[in-house]
Amino acid sequence: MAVTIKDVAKRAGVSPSTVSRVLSNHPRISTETSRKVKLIMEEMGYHPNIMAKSLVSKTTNSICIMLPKSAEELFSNFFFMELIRGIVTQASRLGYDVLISSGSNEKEEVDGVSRLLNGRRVDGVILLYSRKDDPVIDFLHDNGHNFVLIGRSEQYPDILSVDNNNVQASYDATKHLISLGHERIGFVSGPPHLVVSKDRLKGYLDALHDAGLESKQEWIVEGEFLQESGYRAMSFFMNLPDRPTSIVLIDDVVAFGVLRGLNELNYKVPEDLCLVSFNNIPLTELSTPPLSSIDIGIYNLGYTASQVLIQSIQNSNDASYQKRQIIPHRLIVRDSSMYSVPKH
Amino acid sequence: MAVTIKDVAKRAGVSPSTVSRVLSNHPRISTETSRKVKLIMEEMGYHPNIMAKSLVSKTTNSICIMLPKSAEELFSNFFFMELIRGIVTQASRLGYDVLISSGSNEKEEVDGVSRLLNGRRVDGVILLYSRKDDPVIDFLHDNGHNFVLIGRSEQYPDILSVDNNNVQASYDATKHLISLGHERIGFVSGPPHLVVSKDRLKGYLDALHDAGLESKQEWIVEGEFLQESGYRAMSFFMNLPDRPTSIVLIDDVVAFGVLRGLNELNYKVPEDLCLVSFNNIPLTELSTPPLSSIDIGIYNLGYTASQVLIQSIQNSNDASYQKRQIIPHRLIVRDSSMYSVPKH
DNA sequence: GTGAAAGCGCTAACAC
DNA sequence: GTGTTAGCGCTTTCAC
Repeated sequence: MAVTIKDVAKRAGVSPSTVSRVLSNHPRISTETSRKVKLIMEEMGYHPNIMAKSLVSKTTNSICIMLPKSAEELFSNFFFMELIRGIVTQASRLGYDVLISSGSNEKEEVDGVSRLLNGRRVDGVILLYSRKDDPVIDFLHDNGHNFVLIGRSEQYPDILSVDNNNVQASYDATKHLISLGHERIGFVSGPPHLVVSKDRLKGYLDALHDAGLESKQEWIVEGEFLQESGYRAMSFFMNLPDRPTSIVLIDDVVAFGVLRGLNELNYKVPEDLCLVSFNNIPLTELSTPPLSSIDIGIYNLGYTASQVLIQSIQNSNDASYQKRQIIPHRLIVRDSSMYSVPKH
Repeated sequence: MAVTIKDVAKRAGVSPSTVSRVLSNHPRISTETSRKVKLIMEEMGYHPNIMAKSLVSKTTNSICIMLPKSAEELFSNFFFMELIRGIVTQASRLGYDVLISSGSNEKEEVDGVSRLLNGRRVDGVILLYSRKDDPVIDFLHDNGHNFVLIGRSEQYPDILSVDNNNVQASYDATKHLISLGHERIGFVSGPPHLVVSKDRLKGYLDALHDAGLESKQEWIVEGEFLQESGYRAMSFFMNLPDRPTSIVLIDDVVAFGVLRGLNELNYKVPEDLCLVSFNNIPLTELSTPPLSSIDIGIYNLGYTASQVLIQSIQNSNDASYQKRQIIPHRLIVRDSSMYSVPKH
């Protein structure tokens, strides 16, 4: 049997409540008692029972992350691990534990989150992605739970969220290619039900429009966050009679797929095709050629999400803070886009 | 206020204990009562309070993962994310939640694990790495906690662990190069305090020895699990008067660093240098040339660790199961090692 | 098959 | 500044 607050109290010759007060650094406790009690705790190897504390305080000091049903199909592992690192780091700094949950379909996700939240095991949830018509968001929103979305919800513009300005980021990427003289620019998007895909598509189109450039439907391809998508998009583009001279890609991994395909067909990057992608994972500098990419501050996204969620948990009443946090992005130009189109 | 077991009991006209029995599918409960109570639970939106249950049952149905202090410095993110995916998948299947913890130094790690375990918040721990003289292992071992190590402990050979046969895996990789006619084979190791580094070094040396080949001290380089280490090792090797014609590398990411360096110096892989590394991350097939690598079944390591830990939690008494599980490895040969040394 | 009662380890009024 | 008391929501003997 573990040593409890009562055991400590008895040994110290004080009441359990005094011990409890020492534990929580209650102001009205004598330095003397506090010192003595702390000593005895140390001596007896006392450890507060977190569950018991939670039960009475009605707060768990933990938050939960929902992993998407099939992480490997949606995003690169790198993305999620970075996010998690950011979340966990900031959470521990604020004294919160992080629980990881996942479900193999949307129903399981809702059930899991419901069990954890309604069962009072966690105080809030971080959603790592934003998709259209997400029943998990509906559930969280309708039941007044604390949660923050990494990304953007179209349905609930007013919920707590941490996001990049993806429209602007994609605009920047496209603008970069335009400034190099490119006039035929393609776009490889992600799954259409993800908000991030839509935002980046919009930025791309806006940039073309503002520059007075043509946007052809056939220059836009949808796919997954997978190499295969890039590979397929590449072979589609390269067979076009009027093929693009450069592409903006939703994700580095997709760009790697394009790179591989181009390599097999003996095309040269950037001479035959310029590439700019998103996420700036470490391997972008290692590929041949190194890949231009938009750094979206993944760690920072996670870190901030953690921060915002815990803040909202701690003052559920006032909502003085920013509902929507934007993490800055930054275009990192590397060899894959260092080629100006010759004037004609 | 959330609806409790009492509320349900009152509404159903039964006692709280009956409701509790329905919840845990007690055998001696009438089908009729059970049906009725379940209906009312549904109606009232009842959710069992996990904390309260834990408090009395003295079991939390959750396990904890310790993230190494600086994941980014030690291993690739990919490795950890795969591990976590495996762990979380199997844990949820068995009805366990997974908590992620981390510390910025060994003391914080011990404190964190101690708080969680002694505070009765988790039932067991998975350690994601094995280093020499790890105080976390000491703590876990000395206090009789449930834990499993992914890797191997030199100090405690008898603890629960899930590992590859790293000696054999490294032997296989080296043998592969030998069979291609290589006689000067280098080895780029990881941090020397990690057991995995030692095991793989041993396999490499054994293979050389069994083949009657020379092993030179200068052909062995230690580093981190970072590209930079590979880069540095490469420039060291290539400046040797009697330089190796092939290298075994502790990790794919390190191999990428070598690849970049060779590229910059206009060396060709595999003609000038053959490479075989470990982990077989998805990008190994995308690099130029694609990288030969040992697939160590990362997901499987995590999955099995989860399984073994939960098993040990559930029957703390009997120890009929295997103390040490070995996950099979598999050499994937790609272009980076497809070059036989010309006979002389 | 079901109920009454005690108690898991802790906190928080309310006393003094 | 400290003790007393009640109770958080649940399980689990022990009755009947």
